[in-house]
Amino acid sequence: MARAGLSADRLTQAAADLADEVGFENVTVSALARHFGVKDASLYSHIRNAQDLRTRMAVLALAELSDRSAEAIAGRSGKDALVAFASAHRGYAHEHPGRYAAVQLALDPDVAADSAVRHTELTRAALRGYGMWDPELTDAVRLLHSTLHGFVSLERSGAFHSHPRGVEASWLRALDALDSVLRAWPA
Amino acid sequence: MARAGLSADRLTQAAADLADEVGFENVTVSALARHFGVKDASLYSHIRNAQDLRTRMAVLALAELSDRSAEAIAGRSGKDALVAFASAHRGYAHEHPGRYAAVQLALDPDVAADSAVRHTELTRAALRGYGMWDPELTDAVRLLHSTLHGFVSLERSGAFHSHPRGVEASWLRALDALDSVLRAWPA
DNA sequence: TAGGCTTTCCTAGAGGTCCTAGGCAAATGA
DNA sequence: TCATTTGCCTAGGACCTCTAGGAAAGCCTA
Repeated sequence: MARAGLSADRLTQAAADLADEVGFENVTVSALARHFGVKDASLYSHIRNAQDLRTRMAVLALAELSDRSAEAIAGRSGKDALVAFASAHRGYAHEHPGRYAAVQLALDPDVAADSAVRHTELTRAALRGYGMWDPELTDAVRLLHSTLHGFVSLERSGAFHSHPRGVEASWLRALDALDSVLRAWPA
Repeated sequence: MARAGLSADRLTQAAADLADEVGFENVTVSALARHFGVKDASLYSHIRNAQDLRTRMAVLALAELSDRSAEAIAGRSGKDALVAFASAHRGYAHEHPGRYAAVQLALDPDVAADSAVRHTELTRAALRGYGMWDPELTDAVRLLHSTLHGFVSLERSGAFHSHPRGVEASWLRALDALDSVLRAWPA
């Protein structure tokens, strides 16, 4: 019997692709095994259990998201950086809904800590042009994360579809609002 | 054999309580049946399937959340109303984490539409004091929802725990920011 | 190149969840 | 009182998770 050449990384990658296709909650060890033409028990040599697989997907997604963010804010500052950073997030969530869901649902503090720290650092970098320092900067980072995450996740859950007002216009308006509030941020 | 006196409403209520205790994702038809000392097949006379149960939980939670919001903004306007509305949301999410998770994850557009409309109307009412009209009001409602939902869900997922800055301070700062941005909202 | 070692994938199986079909008994009401 | 409706049952299939133990593939060394 020829080997399938599995590894934790290949499994994680395939699981993430599967999540983007069929939704994060439909990614099962069985489905992943089927995708590789292998029995589900075989996967347990590479991953500890289903939760481990989900955590690996979250770490992968957070790393990809950070890569995108870093590229987006490179050479930009102020509102340019803010808009680029926010758009990178929203774009990633739209292109990779399953991966984005993984980040939210499956972050195991111990394992995901490093990835999360990098992401936070990038967010602080994105706001550098506004000239803030701790603790105000932390407040601003939290507000930015909240607004971004909230908007994207509500948009994806269909909460904005009930109203005819275009989502894009609301998005731009939200970015304007964030920019003005950050510029006027009391020190 | 004595009957357990089940009904869709009792099941939904119990499922919601269970969700607050053990987490939304751990609420299963089997677990709910065990709670009533009944076989799981028996529940299918009252609910269509597991997804139906989750949707009912979401509708229940959204109704409760709307009740709280309505009470919070009654007799208030401007920043008072904003803070009361936001605090009602955050308080509900903290007291009822399982119910709050249900609202986000399990909203079936057809079934939940009525509850969602009421919730949106209340949000518009909360912002009445800022003197906005459509389409700007819709943008503002979406921004408020995004920020609230994002903050609360990131807070609950532990995303803010990595930093020593108190979450409460960041929350108050976020509300200040929202208020100032709403007061200056371009018409 | 033959033997041993490690890794990879297998079969077998236990236990859990979801859900359907069909049956009997309790509650309801004519 | 008896027929009808309703509520809960047993039985069972399909799928998922995960463990234990076995066999073969690939690698290493003598």
